[in-house]
Parts: sequence; C-alpha cells; structure tokens
Amino acid sequence: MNKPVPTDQLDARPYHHGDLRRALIEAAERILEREGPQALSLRAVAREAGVSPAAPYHHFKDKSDLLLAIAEAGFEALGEALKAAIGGAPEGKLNLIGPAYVRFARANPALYRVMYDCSRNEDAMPGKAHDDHESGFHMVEKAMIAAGVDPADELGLKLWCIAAWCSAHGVAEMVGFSQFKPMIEALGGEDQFIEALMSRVCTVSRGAAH
Amino acid sequence: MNKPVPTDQLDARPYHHGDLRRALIEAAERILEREGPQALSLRAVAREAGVSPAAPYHHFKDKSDLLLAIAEAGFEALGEALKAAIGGAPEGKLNLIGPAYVRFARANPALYRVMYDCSRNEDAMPGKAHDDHESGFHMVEKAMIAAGVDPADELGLKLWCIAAWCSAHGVAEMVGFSQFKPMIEALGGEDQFIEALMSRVCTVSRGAAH
DNA sequence: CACCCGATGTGAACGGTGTCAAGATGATCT
DNA sequence: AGATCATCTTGACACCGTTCACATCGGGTG
Repeated sequence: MNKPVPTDQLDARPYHHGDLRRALIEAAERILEREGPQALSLRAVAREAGVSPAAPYHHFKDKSDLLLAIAEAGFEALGEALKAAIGGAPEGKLNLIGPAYVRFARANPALYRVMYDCSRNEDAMPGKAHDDHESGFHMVEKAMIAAGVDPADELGLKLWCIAAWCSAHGVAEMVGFSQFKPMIEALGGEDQFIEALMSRVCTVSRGAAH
Repeated sequence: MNKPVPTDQLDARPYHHGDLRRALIEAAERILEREGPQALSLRAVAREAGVSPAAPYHHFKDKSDLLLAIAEAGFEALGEALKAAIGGAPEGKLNLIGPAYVRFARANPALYRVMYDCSRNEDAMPGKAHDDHESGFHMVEKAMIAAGVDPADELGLKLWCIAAWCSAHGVAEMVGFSQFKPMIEALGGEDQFIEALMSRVCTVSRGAAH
C-alpha cells in the first residue's frame, strides 16, 4: 500500500508521484483554504498537485470520494480540537466543548462545509469519520452527565446530546451571516458572540433530564 | 426543436413565452423537488421550461440570481408556514414556532438548502427574502417576550432570538441524518423526534433574561 | 396604418467540469 | 533479464455556465 519511501535521498519526486492520495488531499485542503469550496474542482486539485486530470481516479472512485476523505480528515482535526479544548478534565465541560466546536467551524469554514455536505449525502458516513463523530459524541455524553443529566435514562441522554450537537451546528453555520456583524461588534468580537449564543442554547437547566 | 407553429388558434402560447421568469422559477422548484439540488442546472431549468439555454439570462443576471429568486419564494412560504403554525395567537408560542420551522425545512429539504446557501453567499440577502426573514424574526421576538425574556434588555432579547434561530436551523439540517433513524423509530416518528429535540433546545428557563 | 425599437427568444460558440477508455511508464518479483 | 501490475497521461465525451450575434414579436410613435 504505502511505500516507506524507497528513495534514499528525499527528492520530493520519488516516482510517478510518490504518495498521491495524501498529496491530493493536501492540495484540496490548500485550495479549500485559499479559494473556498466552490473552487474545489477535481481538475483544480489535480492541477494543484501537478498531475493530470485523470490521475485522481486511481486513488478515489469519485469526486465525492475525495470530498469524503477530506471530510474524514476534518472530523479527525475537529475531534482533536475538542479534546484540546477540554484540556485534562476527564469529564468534559459543556461550556468548553460547545464554543470550541463553533470556533473550529469558524476557523475552517470551507472545510466545515465539506464535512457537513458529506454527512448529508453519504448515508451515515463510513469509516474513520463516523468513528470520530462517535468519539466526539461520547465527549458530549460525558459532559452531559457531568452537567446533571440522568445517565440511566439512555434515550433522554442521547436526545440531550443530539440537541446540543444540533445547536452547535446551527450556531456554527449562522455566526458568519453578515447581518450579525453589528451585534458582534457590540459584543466586542466573534468569540463573545459565540459564547453568548452557546450559553443560551441547550442549557441543561431544570437540574436533570426531563 | 419544436416550433410553436404560429397557429392562429389560441394554443396556450400567448407570446414568446408569456411570463417566463415565473415559469422558470416554477420549473426550478419542480426540478428541486423531483431531483434534488445538485440536479438544478440553469440549462435543466431552461429545458424544463421549454426554452433555450440562453433565455433565462434575459430574466436573471446569473444562476445565483435565479437561486436567489427561488430562495425568496422559499422564505415567503416559510413565513406563511410559521404564521399558520401559531394560528390566531397574536403572541406566538415558541413551542409551536420551532417545530413548525423544522417541519417546513424537512418537508422541502432541497428548497431549504437553496435558501440557506443563498443566505450564506449573498451579503445579507436583499429584498423580500430579507424582509420575510425579518418578519419571522419578529415572530420569534414576540414569542420570546411572551416566554418571559425581558423586552427591556434589547441585546439579550436579540441574542435569545438568534440562539433560537440557530438551534432550529441546526435541528432542521441534522434531523435527516441517517444515523438517527433508529432513534426516530424508537420515538414513533420524525415529528416526535423533532419535538423532543426542540424541547431541549433554547429553553428559556431561569424565568427571564440573563 | 406603417414603422421602428426594445424586450424577449434562438443558435452557436468558448472555456471549464466530471468521467472514462486506451495507451505509456516505471517499480517490483521471479 | 522479462513479465506484471499499479500508476500516470492523453484524448475524448457530455454537460455546465456564460456570452454574443442574430431572429422575432409587441407596443409606442410618426
């Protein structure tokens, strides 16, 4: 599968291309950051990677297959961002996870778009992405329990987690709307805006489950 | 192609086409329902309306301009759906508005996608769509006040409304994820799932503002 | 009425896109 | 070495958005 770099000298041009697939994903991420999601054509990715337009088809079945790989990498990065946000605390704090989630989405808007377009289109995202999704979900679960939701009520707990996830997604997608710019200024910055919204969303009040 | 055959008989062909623009929007909506958003090409719309690929350019500056018109119609329909949901009650009930919003999005998923893609791309949606957006916002505002948010705290009130809007959007976008299917079955249907989520989201508890 | 003009439609064309089939190329194995 | 196989290229196809030159028709002006 992946060759351990047969070249003794690292020449950045080992063979046909060395490790395309990785190179393609990275090229795609570069384009995504630089020009946004609508500029992400398969041909552009190939161009950016210095390769012919048909080359990607030896590593991805589809364009959507490439997007999926990008999304997987994105979910992995998101998971790490969340882990970093809760720091050492074994049971995550909700008021840390939520804003961290939104901040990740806002810091990588194009990537986040790709991630959720994939979540929509693929019937339950396969592979690593789904696992990372699950692991993030577990973080939220632990935080919910710590926040007072009854862990015995499995259904209720899951509902709280899903609701929190939905809220975070909604905030993440809408914070960037230009109509909110004056309010963001009034609050002194986007981070404050995010905190203000997240504190009003999915507040596990009422002590426990419902 | 098919010549209209300049029949003297009134043939439902008043003129060049009568009222294209309207016809194009309707054709687009038909395609959207029938084949989803990724099938919505300008050429397909023209084809569906029985017109040449260049014809739309006399009524819309762009493809995105067409999409915008569709989105405007969508926001209008959404506003009416919300109005219908709160019935006669002058001060809307939050627990009616939220689920109605989500149900609209779920009933017209492709349209809803177009609506929010436009919201993202256009710098504050112009014209009617924005007004409808605003009017929906006012509904939420009234409901918030009725739910106990202090109307004197303008900033806090607005934040509550935005938070509610974000949550509804998030739920609307994620309810369809296939990973939730088992849970939806367990709850006895999507409507129950939506209610369960909405009841956990943006609950204006704590009596009043914060 | 005749006429022209401007709004609306058509056709062909350009560059870009996703995708595929056929051929070239070079690493690897015996 | 030679055969094999994965990988990359070339060239092609259909479709897309968009533009331009041209056709057509309705309505206002003489």
